[in-house]
Amino acid sequence: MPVPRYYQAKTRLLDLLDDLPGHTPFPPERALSDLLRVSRSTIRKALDELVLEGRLLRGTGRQGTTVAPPGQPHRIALHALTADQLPRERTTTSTRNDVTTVESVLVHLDDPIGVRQTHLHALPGFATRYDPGTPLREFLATAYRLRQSEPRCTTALATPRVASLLNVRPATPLLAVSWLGHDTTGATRELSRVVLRSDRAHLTLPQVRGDQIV
Amino acid sequence: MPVPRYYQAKTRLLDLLDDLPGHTPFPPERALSDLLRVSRSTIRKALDELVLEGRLLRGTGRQGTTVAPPGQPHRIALHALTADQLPRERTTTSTRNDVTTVESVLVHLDDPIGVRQTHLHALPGFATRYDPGTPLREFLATAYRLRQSEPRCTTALATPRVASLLNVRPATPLLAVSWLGHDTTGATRELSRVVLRSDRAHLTLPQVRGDQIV
DNA sequence: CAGTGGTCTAGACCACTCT
DNA sequence: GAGTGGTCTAGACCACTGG
Repeated sequence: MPVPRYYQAKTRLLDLLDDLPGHTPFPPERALSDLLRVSRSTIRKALDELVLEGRLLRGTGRQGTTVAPPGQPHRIALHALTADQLPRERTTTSTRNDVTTVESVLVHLDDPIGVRQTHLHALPGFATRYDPGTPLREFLATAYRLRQSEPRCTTALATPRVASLLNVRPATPLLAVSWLGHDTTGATRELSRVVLRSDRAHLTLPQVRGDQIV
Repeated sequence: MPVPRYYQAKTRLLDLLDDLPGHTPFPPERALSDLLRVSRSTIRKALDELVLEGRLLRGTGRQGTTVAPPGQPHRIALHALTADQLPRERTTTSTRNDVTTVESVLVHLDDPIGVRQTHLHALPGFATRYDPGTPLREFLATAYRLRQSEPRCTTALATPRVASLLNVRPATPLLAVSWLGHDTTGATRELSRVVLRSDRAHLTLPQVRGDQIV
């Protein structure tokens, strides 16, 4: 089997897709199965990839599958992300074993676009001193003198918890940015990670040559 | 069905996994299917996610599934990526309709870790003037005065072509960095994109406050 | 050759949503 | 209630790899 059937099916579905405007209802899986003469499982494997690529949206029940509108993803500056300068909601704080976790849902135009989870270790009085309405990064820098390490960027799969917060399916690939915070002695006090829905948010990066921004 | 069986299976497989050192052979799918009392399809869905998360490696034939060694991914500075200062091989150049495409495979320790594709439009004499052994970015800056726009970072799924170059399966999620190049009149002349295997390479990002690197 | 992962099928049941 | 996507099963065939 040189080229798998699900990939042939994906190619044919892409042809259908290209002619359709956003929000158009897409044929049900069972209809596509009959149309392309392959089993529903095979059709689903093709549809799965198209959904991951942001070409299709799947709803539950009678909502069915629809063509995703081409909408441009929101551009987020790295600095806004790490400095916690984005609108957010549902910020929750919990403490266990001397580790405090702060979790926020980042929003854009009322849509959840990302989740930030910050783990803090041995910061006396944090829970009482921190006002969840203010930027966390600034508070950590001024109140505890935390210095931020070089952020790192990679991909991650949505955990069930993150998936429910972002309205995506578990194991959806996300863009991940993480960094550490060190106190004045150099000890690590902060571990932060932001995951972003890459279909809704891209990261814009400062370009640097030597030690200058160009 | 509150929590799917494949996810329960995944959790149990993670328990098995955590005790095993790298390169250990993992039980075959059919054995796991018997062990956990679920069908092989369900086991495969769980294994698929573990492979995507970089915890397992799958080989063909008798090679079977093995535990992925924890090996730290290579850290790549954004500047090294955009300035084309990484080891690469198999650089190919092709021209069609006034658009020249330069494709390189980025390597680290003899492993392919990424692919860069640069599309150039209307740059007279490029094919004859460019030496594929030298950094492309520098050449474009000096020979054609191209200025680079802010790079953008997102995720992408491996196309069949990229998948074969990087030894991953099609539709594997990858880290993508793209940027444009403009000439002195402001016209767009360059469109570049690098995709990275995020299991082998992370991106380290300069942290900027205002216009200073901190 | 035996066993592995990769693909594919036909069928089933469920939770959900719209009418 | 009808139809949708989400999950799950049991079985099958294939290409590939190692002993």
